[in-house]
Amino acid sequence: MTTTLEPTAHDPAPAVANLETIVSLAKRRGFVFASSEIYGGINAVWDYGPLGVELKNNVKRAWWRAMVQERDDIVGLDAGILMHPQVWVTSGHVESFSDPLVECRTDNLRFRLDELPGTEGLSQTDLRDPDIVERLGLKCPADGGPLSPPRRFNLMFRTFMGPVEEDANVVYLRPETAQGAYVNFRNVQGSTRKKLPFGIAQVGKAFRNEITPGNFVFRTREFEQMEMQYFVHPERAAEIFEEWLPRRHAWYLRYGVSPERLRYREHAPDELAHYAKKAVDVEYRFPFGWKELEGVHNRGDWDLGRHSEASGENLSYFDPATNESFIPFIVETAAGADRAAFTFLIDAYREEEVRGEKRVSLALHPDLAPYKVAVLPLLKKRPEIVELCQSVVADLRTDIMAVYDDTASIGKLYRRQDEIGTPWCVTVDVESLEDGAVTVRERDSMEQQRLPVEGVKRLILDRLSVARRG
RNA sequence: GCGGAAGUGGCUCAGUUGGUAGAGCAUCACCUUGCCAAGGUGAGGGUCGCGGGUUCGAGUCCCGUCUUCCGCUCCA
Repeated sequence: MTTTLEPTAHDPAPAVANLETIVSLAKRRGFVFASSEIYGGINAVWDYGPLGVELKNNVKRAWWRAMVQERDDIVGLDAGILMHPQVWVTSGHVESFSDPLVECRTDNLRFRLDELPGTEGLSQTDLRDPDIVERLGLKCPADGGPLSPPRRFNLMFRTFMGPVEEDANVVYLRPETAQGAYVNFRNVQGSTRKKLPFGIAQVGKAFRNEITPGNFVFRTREFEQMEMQYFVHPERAAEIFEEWLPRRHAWYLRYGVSPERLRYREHAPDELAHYAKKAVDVEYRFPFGWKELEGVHNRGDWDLGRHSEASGENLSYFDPATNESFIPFIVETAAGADRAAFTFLIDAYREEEVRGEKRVSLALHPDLAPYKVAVLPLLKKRPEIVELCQSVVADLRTDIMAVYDDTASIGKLYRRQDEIGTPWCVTVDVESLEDGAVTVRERDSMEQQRLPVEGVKRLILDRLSVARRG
C-alpha cells in the first residue's frame, strides 16, 4: 500500500546493478569483507574495509550534520549498548521479540503458537511447554499437518553482566537505539532546557537475532542505526509526522540517490510494530526489490508512558506556556547506517563500454566518497615530480582524505580512482615544476583545469560540506 | 529453522570416465611509458569451505558440518 504523499514512484525503476557485482566490487576494492572469513565466515556479519569505513563514517557524518549540526531543535546522545534489562520488558521487546513459533512438518509454514485456534487463554508457562502441541492436539491451519513443538525465536541477543552466568544477571544487547533516548528524555531535556518540540539524535549499533538475514549488508544481525526521536505535543504529532517524511526523503536526494528509485510505503494497520500508531517507510529499489531504507514512525506515548509507569518516574513534560502537563508523543525517524551506505554505493554504480573494455565508476557524492582527491604523477622517473606530489598530498591531508598513487600508467591510475568514487584527481607534470600549477580533473564532468597548487585545496573544500577534518 | 542451488589462488572461472591443480584479470619487481585501464620480462599467491569415509590414490564418489545465493509471517 503506497501513500498519496508526493513524491512517490509508482513505476518500478530497475536496480542499478545486480547484487553480485556490488558484492564483488566491495570486496575487491576494500569496502566490505565477510566477517571472520578465514574461518569460513559467520552468518550475516560483515566487516567494513579501509574504503568502507570511510564511506560509512561519511554517511553517519552527513546524517549528523542534517539532524544535529544544522538544527536548533535536535541534540545528540550516545547511550550504552547494554541497558537495564527492565528497559526491554517495559518497551515490549522481551514479549514481542520472542514469539513462540511452531512449524508445520508438511508444508513448512510457521505460525505463532499463541495465535492458533484453541490456544486462547494460555499462560506464558503453557506457551513454553514443549508438549503443548500434543497436549492440545494442534494442527497446521493451512493443511492440517503435524506441528513441531514451540520454539522461541528470541530476536534479542542475551549475555551476562558480571562474572557468574546466572539468570539474574542476564542483560540484552539493545535491539534498537531508541530506548536510550527515551530513558534519557528527562536528563536531556533538563540539561539542554529544550522546549517541545525537540529531538534526540543517536547513531549506534543494535543487534537482532534475525530469522532471515541476508542480501549482503541489507539485513544483518549486528547493524548500526541512525535514529532521531522527536518529542512533540500529542495534538501536533500527526502534523509533524508529515513534515519529517519529505525531509528524510530529501536527505537521500541531496546525497545523490536517484529519485525514481525512492518511494514511500505506508504500513497497513496489521503490520505495524507493537509500538507504532503509524509508520511510513522510505523505500529504495534494491537489486532484490523495493525495500525499506528508513522508517518514520508515530510511536505515540507508548514508550514514555510505559517507562513512566514501570519506573515510577514522572516522564511527563510541563508546558509553561499553557500550564499543562502531558506525556509527549514521539515521532521517530529510524534509518540504518549500513543500509544507507549500501544504497549510496549501489546507486552510484556506473558501467560503460570503452573500446570493448568495461569501465566501472562510482558517482558518489563528494561528501560521501572515501577519498576526496588522488594525487598522481604524470611520470615518476623525475624525483622532483614525486616529491612535489608528496608535498601536495601532505598539505591536502590536513583537511581531507587524500591519497598518492604512482604504481601504474596515468590512465590506469585515473580508472582506479574512478572505481572507488574519488571525485578529484590532481596530476603533477614537468611544467608543474616550473609554474607551480597542477591539473585537476573532476570525475563527474571529466573537466580539467589548471590551478596553482595552493588553489587545489580551496577548490575541493568549497565543494565539500561534511568531509572536513573531524 | 525448512526446501532448492552452489562453495577451486584477491576477482571471474576451467579441471575430461577419481591419478596428488590451470587460465584470464588483479597484485608485486624491473624495463618501457609523458593525461584517461599500452607493452615486455619475471615473481608471489591455492593443503580445491571444513571434518570424516571409500580407494593403492579424491578437487573429482559417499556422509556430516559450515558458509553463500534463491524461495516462506520483517523492518534499520
